[in-house]
Amino acid sequence: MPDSENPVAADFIRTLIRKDNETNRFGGRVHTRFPPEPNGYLHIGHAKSIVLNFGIAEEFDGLCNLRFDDTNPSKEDTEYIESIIEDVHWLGYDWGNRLFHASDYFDQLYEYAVQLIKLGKAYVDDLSAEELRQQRGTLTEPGIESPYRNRSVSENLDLFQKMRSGEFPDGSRTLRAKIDMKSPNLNMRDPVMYRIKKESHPHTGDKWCIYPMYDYTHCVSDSIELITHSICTLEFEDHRPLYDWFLDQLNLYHPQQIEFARLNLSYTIMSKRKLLQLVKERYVSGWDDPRMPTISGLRRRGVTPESIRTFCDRIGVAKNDSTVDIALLEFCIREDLNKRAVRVMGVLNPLKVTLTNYPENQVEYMECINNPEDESMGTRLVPFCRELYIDYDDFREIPPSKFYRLSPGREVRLRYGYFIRCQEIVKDEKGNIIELRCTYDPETRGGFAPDGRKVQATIHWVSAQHALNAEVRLYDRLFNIPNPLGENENTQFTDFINPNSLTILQNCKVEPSLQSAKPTERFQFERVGYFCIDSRDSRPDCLVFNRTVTLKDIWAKIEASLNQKKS
RNA sequence: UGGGGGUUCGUCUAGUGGUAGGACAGCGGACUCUGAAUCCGUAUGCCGAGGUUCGAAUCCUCGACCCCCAGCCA
Repeated sequence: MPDSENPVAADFIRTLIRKDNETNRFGGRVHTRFPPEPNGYLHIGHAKSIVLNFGIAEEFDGLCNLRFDDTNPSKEDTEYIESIIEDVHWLGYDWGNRLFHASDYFDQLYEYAVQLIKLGKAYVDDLSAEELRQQRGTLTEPGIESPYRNRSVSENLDLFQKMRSGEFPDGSRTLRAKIDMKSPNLNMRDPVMYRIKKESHPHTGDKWCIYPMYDYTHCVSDSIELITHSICTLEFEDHRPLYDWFLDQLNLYHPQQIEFARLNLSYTIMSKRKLLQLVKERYVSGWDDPRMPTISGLRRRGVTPESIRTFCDRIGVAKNDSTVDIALLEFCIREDLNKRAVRVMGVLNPLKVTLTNYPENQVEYMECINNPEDESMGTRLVPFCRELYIDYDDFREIPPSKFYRLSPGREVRLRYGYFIRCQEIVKDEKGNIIELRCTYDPETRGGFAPDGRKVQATIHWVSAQHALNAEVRLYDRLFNIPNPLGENENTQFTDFINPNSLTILQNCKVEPSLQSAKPTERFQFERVGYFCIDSRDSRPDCLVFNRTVTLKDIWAKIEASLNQKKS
């Protein structure tokens, strides 16, 4: 489903593919793939790749496979496989019957390895990991050839067969490609193709005790699947000669590999290893903690798949290392939610308001618009009575300049309600404001003044008698600096976790229409932000809302600059 | 002091020899029963130095800076 509103992007990858189609290089075929390793949850950086690969397939009437790069059973898990499938589907993509695993090709890969041995292009090495590392050389010095490099084909065949049948302990031997220990490209210095790991595999069980390395597996898998354009990230650029070498030696079909820059986002991190650390060390509640940049975290936070796709389209694709401002993501989220979220009224920090001239037991039902951006979403009736709650933030005993909201003696409008004027402040013994006593103007029902008089502000409210109690979780950026990784050598990214990334409000009051709200449903709390029902913890008798993102807040800016002037 | 990539507004990104454009962020304004949304306006940029050319972000030369590679990880 390409964004029909947006013109088709003209990034360098699509330009290349168009050229390939013009020259009929792949017979007009376009076949991509998204190849995650199931060793963690998908994050928004993966979303960039997913949207790119599946998006290109759609645009060019091609296909996109989902393939698990599951060559290392020590790190991989079915929990991750399931989450990845769910996340890619949720983003809106489908791979038909083309769900593959690199492990589907283990037999074929083994045969190809035997073939390379027979060709004299691969050998069994008895060096330990440590010895191998020492002999690899450095960036500026060539490596040295292993003493086992020139074993005979028959000995290699025999040894490799014995590796497979489990006759050697883990780590004791490897199968290596015989290329060039002096190559300036370290990937070409006789890279390991197979290692011994007597571990059971999430997909192949106990069938294998040797597992192929990524570099060998990946290029052959792409070739087997007849991928036309293998789109990957920049760090694999100098692996390409190795992929070409394998495919050339085996005389196999060559996909075109194209590398692009991975996504970095300000105020968060994208490394799966570090995200795992946040989970394991309990900085967050799990992979789907709404502060996490994971797809599942964003989903639980209330972000829509459409806004993620729009975001991925807008950031573009190039080869520059780049860090996208998270404000762009937030913009895409607001833009989408503005069109689709039902407006409701919710009071986060309740301040009681009594309308002293309003009849004691009267209840009126005010008609409220569900979404001014979409008339078809209709209206609803919200109860109004003598005692209400408004937000603490909407009242100031001593209003600063440019503060338009309620203050002593001042008149404001209650949205869809009445004009009210603050007459009296009630305080407890400590001096905290606990109640406002106000009068309302019966002539202004619905919020309209027949005499045409204006108020400077309209504020939201809920009826005290009808309000639902709710817990609201205010989420903010996970880190308090744009680049938590790059501060300096003496700091860790965990030093910069935003202590205010989660604020839990227990005593919130929301309008009664929310009683029937279902998990993951999204709302705009007018004047406050976008919220969704938490999919894990919300219950009908105790609603839990997650703040997805705030509304743009001009007043907060003014206030911040006022405070800055003071100090 | 090896190899591979990269450098265009604050941030992403177009532009491939002919007026440097868009988006977000910023700033200013209009409108407003959400200080939202919407609308309008506006500042800011070709890594540097030479060269070729009527004309260079684009071509050439030299330089600077940034990223990736020394896992039996992917």
